[in-house]
Amino acid sequence: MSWRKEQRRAERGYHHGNLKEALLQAALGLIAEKGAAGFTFADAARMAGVSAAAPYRHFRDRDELLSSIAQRGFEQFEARLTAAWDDGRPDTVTAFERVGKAYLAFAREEPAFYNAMFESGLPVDANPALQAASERAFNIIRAAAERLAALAPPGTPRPPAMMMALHIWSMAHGVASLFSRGDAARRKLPMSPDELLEAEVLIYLRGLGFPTDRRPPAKSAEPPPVPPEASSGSGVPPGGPWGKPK
Amino acid sequence: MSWRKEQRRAERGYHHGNLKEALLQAALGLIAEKGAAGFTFADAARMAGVSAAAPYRHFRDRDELLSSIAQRGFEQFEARLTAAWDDGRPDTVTAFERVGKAYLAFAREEPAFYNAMFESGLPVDANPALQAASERAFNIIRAAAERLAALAPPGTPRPPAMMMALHIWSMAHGVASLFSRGDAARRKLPMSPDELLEAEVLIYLRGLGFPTDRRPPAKSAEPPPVPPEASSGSGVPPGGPWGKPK
DNA sequence: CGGCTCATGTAAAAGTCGTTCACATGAGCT
DNA sequence: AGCTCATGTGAACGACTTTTACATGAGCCG
Repeated sequence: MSWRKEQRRAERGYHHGNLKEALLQAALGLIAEKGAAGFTFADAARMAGVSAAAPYRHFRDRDELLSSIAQRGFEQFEARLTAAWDDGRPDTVTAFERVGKAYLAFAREEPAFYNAMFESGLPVDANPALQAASERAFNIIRAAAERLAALAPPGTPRPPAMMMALHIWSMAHGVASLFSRGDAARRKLPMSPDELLEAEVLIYLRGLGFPTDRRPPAKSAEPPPVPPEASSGSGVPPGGPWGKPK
Repeated sequence: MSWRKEQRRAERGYHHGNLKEALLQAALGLIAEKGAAGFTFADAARMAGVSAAAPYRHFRDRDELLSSIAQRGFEQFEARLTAAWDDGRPDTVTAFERVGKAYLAFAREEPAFYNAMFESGLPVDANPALQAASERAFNIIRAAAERLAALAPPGTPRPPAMMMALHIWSMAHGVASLFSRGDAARRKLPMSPDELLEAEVLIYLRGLGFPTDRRPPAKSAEPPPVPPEASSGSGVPPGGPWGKPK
C-alpha cells in the first residue's frame, strides 16, 4: 500500500520540491472527477504524497486552493476568448460567434476550471485578484461587443455595447450551465449546445438589425485589420439561423 | 444554552411530531444563508432540536434531504411560472415576458430553492421524481414558446418552438445565475437584471420577426381567451428595447 | 567545510460531520 | 392492559479541516 509513498519519498527526499504546483494539479484532477464540492484537501495531499498538514504551508486553507484554481481558470479563459476573438478577424460577426463557441468549448473541455470558477460557490468579489481576473475575461466579450456595436446598421439606434456584452455573456453562460455540462446535458436536445448558442446569438444580432447571413468563403486575399463591412450581407439566410446545418 | 432544547423537548415530548417538515424548513433556512455546500445535516438536526441521528429516520442521507428541497423548489417554480404565463393573457408577448420576470423573481426571492435546484451539484437525472418535476417546470416555458411560435408573422419561416424555449430558458438562467444572485450580482450593471433580461428577450423576439412594441394599456374590456393579435403592432419601438425606461 | 536558519514537511490532537447500530420511548391498535 | 412499530437517543467509527509542536535539510555565511 504505502510502498509508493515510500518510493516517492526516496525519489524526492523529505522535501517535495514543488508541492504547491503538485497540489494544484491534483486538485484539478479531483475537481474534474468529483466536482468542487466533493474535492477534498486531504485527498489532494495524499495524491501528492505528503501529509494532510503539508498543504497549509502553501495555502491558508481549502478555499484558497480553490481560489487559486479559479484564478488560473479565469486566466486561461481569458486567453482562449482572446484567441477566439482574434481582434475581430476575418470579420466582426464571425469572430464574435467564435467567442461564443470558445466559451462553450472551455466549459466542456475544462470542467474543473469551469466548476471552480462558476459552480464552486466561492465569493468571487471577496478576492480582489480573482475579481480582477474575472473582469479581464469579461472585458474580451465587452471589447468584442464594442466593435460589433460600432457596426450597427445606419438608421437604427446604436445598441449600448455594455448591454450587448452582458446579453451575450448571459446566453453563453446559460447554455453552458444548462446544456453543456453534467446533469442537464443529458437532456435530449434537438440540437447541440454549440448550434443552440449559435442560433441564439444570430437571432439576437438580427434583432439588433445586424446582417447575419453566413458570408461566402473569403476570396483568399488578406482582409485589412478592420474591414469596413458595414452592411455586406442582405439579411435573412434561407431557413433562418436555425435552418438545419449541413 | 441547552435550556431551549430541554424546554422544547418538554413541550413536545420524546417524539417531535413533525420532524420531517421541521428538517426541511431548517435546511431551507440554512441553505439560504450558507449555500447548499455549507449546509450541514447535523446543523439542521440541531435547529430542529433533535439528535444528529434522528434525521436518518426521514431521509436516507443528506443528499435525499437536498433532493426533497430541490423537488419542492421545482414545484413552486412551476407554480410561479404557470401563474406568470396565465395561459397567455392578456397577450402572448406580454405573458411571455412575465414568465421571464417570474424566473428572475424566483431566483431572487427563493435563493435557497434556487440554490438546491441549480447550484447544489446534485445529479438531477439520477432522481426520476426530481427530473420529472424539473421537466414539468420547463414545460411551462415550452408551452409558452409553442404559442408564441404559432404567432410567427406570416411570410417568415416558423421557428421551432422547442428551440425558442431552450433559448429563453438559457437567457433567463444565465441572467439569474450571473447577475441576480450572490457574488456577481454586486457587479455594477448599467441596468437591473430584470431590465437586462427583458431587453434581451425583446431583441431576440424581434430577431425572429415578432412585433415587440409595448401595447397601449388595454381598453378594460376582457379580451377573449386567445386573442388573434397576430400583428397588432408595427415593429420597432422608438429607441429600441433598451431605451431608458421611465 | 561546518554550522545556522528558515522554509518546508510530519505527527498528533481537537473539533466537526456523516453514517450506522443497538437501544429507548411512547402513540395507537387490539 | 399489553404489544408493536415508528421515531428518537447515545455511542462509536472513519474522514475531513485546521492548529501546534517538532523534524528535516537546502542554502547561505563565515
